[in-house]
Amino acid sequence: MGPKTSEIDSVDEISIRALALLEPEGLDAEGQGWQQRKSVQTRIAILEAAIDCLRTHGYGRTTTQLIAEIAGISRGAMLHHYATKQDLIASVIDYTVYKRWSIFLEGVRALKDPARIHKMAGIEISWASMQTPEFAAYLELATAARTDPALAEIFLPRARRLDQTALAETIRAFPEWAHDLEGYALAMDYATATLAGLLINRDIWPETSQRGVREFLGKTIAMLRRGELNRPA
Amino acid sequence: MGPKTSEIDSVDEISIRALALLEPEGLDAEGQGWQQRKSVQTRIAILEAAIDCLRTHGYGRTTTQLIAEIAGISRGAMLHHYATKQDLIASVIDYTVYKRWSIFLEGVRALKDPARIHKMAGIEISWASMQTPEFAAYLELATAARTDPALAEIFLPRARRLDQTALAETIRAFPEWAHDLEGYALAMDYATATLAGLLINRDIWPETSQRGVREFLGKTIAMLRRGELNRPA
DNA sequence: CAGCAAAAACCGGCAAGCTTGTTTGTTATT
DNA sequence: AATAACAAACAAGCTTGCCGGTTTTTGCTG
Repeated sequence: MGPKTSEIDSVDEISIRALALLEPEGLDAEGQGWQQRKSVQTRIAILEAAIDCLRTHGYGRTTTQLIAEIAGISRGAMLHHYATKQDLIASVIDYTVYKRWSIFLEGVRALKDPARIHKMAGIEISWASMQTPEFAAYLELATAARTDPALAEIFLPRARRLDQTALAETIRAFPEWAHDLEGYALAMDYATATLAGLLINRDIWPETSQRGVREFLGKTIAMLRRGELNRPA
Repeated sequence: MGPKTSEIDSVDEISIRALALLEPEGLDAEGQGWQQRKSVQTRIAILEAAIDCLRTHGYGRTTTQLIAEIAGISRGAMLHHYATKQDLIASVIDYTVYKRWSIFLEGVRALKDPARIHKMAGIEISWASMQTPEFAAYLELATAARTDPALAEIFLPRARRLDQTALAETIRAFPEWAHDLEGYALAMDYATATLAGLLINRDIWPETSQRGVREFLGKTIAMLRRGELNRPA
């Protein structure tokens, strides 16, 4: 707890700095007047409503009308803050990614123990950060972007940039991976892919199967970190 | 090639029998009159058009108008064969699952060599069967079903049943897994989840990362088959 | 075998509902 | 007074399901 320059504290600082790079714009005007604060508050309410709408109704059925209703304001008022649907979605992307990694780094920070490099702590935290409404909304956008050119145009550039930034920053919270950036990227992509696939089949596969996959993934990542699977078969 | 009751030939027969259990109904009326055959032909054209529409435009933008246009018939004619959109989608589900496992088992059959149990043959075949337009359409429906109650109502029961049937039948094509049904289910779910997650991030992650995940998955499955990862860590 | 009615396949048009973006107007803040 | 936040109404476009009408195939009958 002391202000020593121990490794634990530096991980804290690094986490915060990593988040700063992902922080969305237009939502941090807290030092302004009353109107500004009200505006930010309304805008966040709209984003939360959009997230809720995306994860429950999907991108195709997410209408501006519904978002406004959930947010508790009129549709006209919403279109004052976000002139077009694309503007709103763009903000939703930045917002969800920020919250996703915010939760992830928060979980990492909570592990004030070098033992976090053992077991499947990373997987559990990653899994936790992927079970949030924010990630559900992000996943919805990611899947919709694959078939919607208009959405892909605003989603893909952001997703690629944010993904790269998150990878480069979050590794700083795992000193044990520092010597193996490539391995960290592989582990992250691997875990993300498997968990995303698990999320898609959540309603199809029995719960026991899902847990089995998750536990096995944890073992796999642990072996990968120990380098036992890097050598050619 | 001889009609001996060798293991290879029995695998062939088993594959064919497994497919028979998944075969969709209403498309095998080939012994009937000219009208019946024409009807089946048109119906298949509609299903193929729907698949093409689903994988390129997504479920949300798949309209009956567009399907009819791609199929080359009028919208009224299509609604004659499939009275409602739900009827059509229900047939698309059965059809895509059948073709998916058809391709999978075809690939397994092509491996007339016990060496298929080594390396990552299973993963490559599974990966190949997941890169078809049919699976893209199925994945589109699976993701859409998570947020569309009307679609979920007709998709989930079919998906669960077909998934269970496919698992129980395809294992018969892998005698080396016969002693470990649970392990086979885990391997199948694990590979499917990871590859599905990979498919979702196809446009976001660089190609090299995707190949890395795929190769690593192959090693993982191979180890799982050898039982090296089954023991508690 | 010729003819005819029933059935199936197919086509185009219509109303109802929904969504998006714009426009006009009202209230509150600076 | 000027600007920002908010609200309501409107036009244009699209999608679905339904309906009437046309052509082709089938089967029955004299």
